[in-house]
Amino acid sequence: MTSTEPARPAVRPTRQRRAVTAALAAFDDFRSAQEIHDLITRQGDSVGLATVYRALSALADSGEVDMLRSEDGEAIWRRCSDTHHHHLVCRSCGATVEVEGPAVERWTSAIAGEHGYADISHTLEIFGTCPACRVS
Amino acid sequence: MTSTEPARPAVRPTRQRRAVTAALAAFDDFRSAQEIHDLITRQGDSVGLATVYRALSALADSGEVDMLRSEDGEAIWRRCSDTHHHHLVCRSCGATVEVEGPAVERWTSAIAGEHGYADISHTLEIFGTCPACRVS
DNA sequence: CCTGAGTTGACAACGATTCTCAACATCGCT
DNA sequence: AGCGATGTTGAGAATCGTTGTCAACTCAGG
Repeated sequence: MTSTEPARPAVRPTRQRRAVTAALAAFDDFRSAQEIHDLITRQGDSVGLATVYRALSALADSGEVDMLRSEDGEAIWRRCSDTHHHHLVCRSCGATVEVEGPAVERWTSAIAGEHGYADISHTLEIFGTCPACRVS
Repeated sequence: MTSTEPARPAVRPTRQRRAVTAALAAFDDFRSAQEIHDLITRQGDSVGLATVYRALSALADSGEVDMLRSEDGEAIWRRCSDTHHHHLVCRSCGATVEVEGPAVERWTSAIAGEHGYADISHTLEIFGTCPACRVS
């Protein structure tokens, strides 16, 4: 503890990063980087796709957004609350419900510990058809 | 019911498909299509990469292999027992433990039902560092 | 041996993501 | 405000996993 400095991340609040954050705020469900980029473009802003990826990764690292993989492996993103949780995603319309599962958390670390695995992370996503899409 | 024929899938047990099955049998953990293809090649057999993908997809459809996504979105495959289960995968060496979680199954369908979602599927994978890799 | 349907392989095509690198924007300081 | 150091950006090329294309091929069985 040589000082109280939080290692100065030197992350700058640029126009681009703000645009990405704003776009995320406009969505309630998980979106691909491309969709987010499209929204930004449609709103008149101009931000490079690569920059969108960079911003999203940074936000994911800092825990401000969730990134998960759709069933076909594409990365999809969504702003999130800061607590750990999982998602119930509608396969057809993308509607998302955030769910918490203390039981699952406990179960995964128990299982992992049982087998001597350390430094655990886990993914748990539920896909289904939501009531609205069900009536078709 | 015009007959008892099971819709004759007409899937032929070719040399290539046998090679893929054999390669899968040689692994205990999840491997990418490319690794599987490499193994086949190294064993002297010659099978096109596209064919490996086709065979793996077919096997996955028929439930003979598990396909899941590694943390970076790549598809990885492994032969599997026929019961539904999840995996505890070592991030560094790929060692896999198959785990069952009746509690989790129950939890996911409960959650889904609670929100009116139907036709549920879920993914739950645990990543960590196994004891062997831990000692480094 | 002939024929038809499933299969294959080489390679092009694709799509998501990352890399490259020169031009640019900010920050901290004076 | 002016400066220099350093993080950031954009356009496009480059990667890389995966899928599509299509002519050649392989079986099964008549």
